[in-house]
Amino acid sequence: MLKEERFQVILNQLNTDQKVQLAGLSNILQVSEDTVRRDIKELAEQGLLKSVRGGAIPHSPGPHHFKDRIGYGNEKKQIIANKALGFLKDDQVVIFDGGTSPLLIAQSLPKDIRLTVVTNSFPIASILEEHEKVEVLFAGGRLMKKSFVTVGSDTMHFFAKFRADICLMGICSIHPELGVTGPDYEESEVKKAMVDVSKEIIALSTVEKLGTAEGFYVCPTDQLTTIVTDQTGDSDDCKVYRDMGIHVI
Amino acid sequence: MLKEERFQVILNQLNTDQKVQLAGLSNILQVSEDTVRRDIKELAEQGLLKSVRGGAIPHSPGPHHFKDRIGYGNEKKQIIANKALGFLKDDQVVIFDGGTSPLLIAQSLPKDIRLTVVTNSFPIASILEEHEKVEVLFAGGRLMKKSFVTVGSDTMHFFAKFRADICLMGICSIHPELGVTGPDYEESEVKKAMVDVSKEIIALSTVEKLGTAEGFYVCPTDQLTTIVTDQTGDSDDCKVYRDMGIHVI
DNA sequence: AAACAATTTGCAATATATTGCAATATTTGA
DNA sequence: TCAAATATTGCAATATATTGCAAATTGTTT
Repeated sequence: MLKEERFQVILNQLNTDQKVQLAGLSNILQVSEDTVRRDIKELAEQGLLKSVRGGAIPHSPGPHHFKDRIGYGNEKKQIIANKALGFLKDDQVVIFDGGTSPLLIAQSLPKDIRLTVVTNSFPIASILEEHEKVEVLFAGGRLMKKSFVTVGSDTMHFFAKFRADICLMGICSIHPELGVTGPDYEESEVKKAMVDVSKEIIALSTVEKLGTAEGFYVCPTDQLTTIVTDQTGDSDDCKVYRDMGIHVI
Repeated sequence: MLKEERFQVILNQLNTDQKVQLAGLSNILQVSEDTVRRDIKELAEQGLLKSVRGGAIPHSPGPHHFKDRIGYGNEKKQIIANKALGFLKDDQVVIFDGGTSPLLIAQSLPKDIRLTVVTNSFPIASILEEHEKVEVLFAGGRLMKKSFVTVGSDTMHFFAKFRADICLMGICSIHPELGVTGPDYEESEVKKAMVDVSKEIIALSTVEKLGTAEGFYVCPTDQLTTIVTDQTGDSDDCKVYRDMGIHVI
């Protein structure tokens, strides 16, 4: 019997019974429970069901297509994400900005980390579904359909209510004198609100973005605590930021 | 035997059995498994089937993606959704509750309708991505991972800022004297906030839920404007609501 | 805390895929 | 038609995937 046949059987039974159990499937399919478990795991990765202890249940309807949107071409950002992971500890309150870099961090987060995450990004909230111990506080506001983040005064007021340990800010341009800037007015305004309530601000940026500026101001560069780049961070480009007291890694 | 003949045989068997296996085809066609494998590979490149380890399966098999899954218990809710669609007109401000019924409505919405939607449901906001002319205002708050809606005082305050034309409320229990009730405290509290700011309240409910009650109070029954059911609505069960001045359809 | 059930991990046995190659069949072009 | 080029086929060696088992770990219940 083909693996894909088993998949069909599992999904069918799930549709009719609203649940499946390892023991039962093992009998029906005439394979070991281990194999059934692996099948379920694979189906869960495809978002076709939700794996639970002892079996599986139908996947809640929802925005699971966000997971597919993570491009695979971006090793640089994954490098950045891995470095940034080191800053996150249990019991912190962390603000996640929208954008690909914070998304990759969320994706790479250990499944059992205990955090309070405040964000305005649908994809990030969506990915954090599986992290049992992560409490997600989502900022309301007007939904930008292109980037799937909320913006507007409601969003900003929402952030104003918190005091976060860390703010993870996605790709912005960073310039020694011109400060941190972004390409979109509304989103830059929201970023302002984020940095205003965060003790530590970690900017995630590829080296190309260093020394550049865009149209909309977020905050002065020296408000940043750390800049995480995809390089080692000891190059000359970085020295100017280091001299400002910013950690560059 | 010509290669094209083999192709036909393979596709035929695939059509009847929903699967083919290398060993079996090798026997039938009297060629080596290698050849069958190469045939399948070629057919797969033409998109006529999906090659899998040990054989092949039809290209887009059984109930897979989401839209197909409006299947088992949801025909009733789809009926409700279709009826409710009639209430929505261009330029209205509409509150969408969480739950499957409002989700189905959102899914069935004409792509070019012009609405302002206020909601606390991720799946609904997500589905409305494709509707260019629908502005989505998303209520912030604490994210419930089970149902993917936000709850809490932030969520309630968010709704309090609006005056909606219509509130589409998902499955609740409705009882003539005990009022509208829900199974979850937090979500019921949010529903309260929704109904408080809506001119018209449309409850979406299967007839089984009529005359029943659950643990958490939402609002008095006579605050409802309309009850949309999966039946014709002229049965005796409905009379009591009609007498209260509620439209039952 | 003990007892039990489920999961994870590493491993070995087996099944299937891939690749390169040689033998045969088929097509092409003069 | 014939010879050369091309495609197809089967085979063998090697690589990869799948499966079931067992030990170690984690989660749940009593």
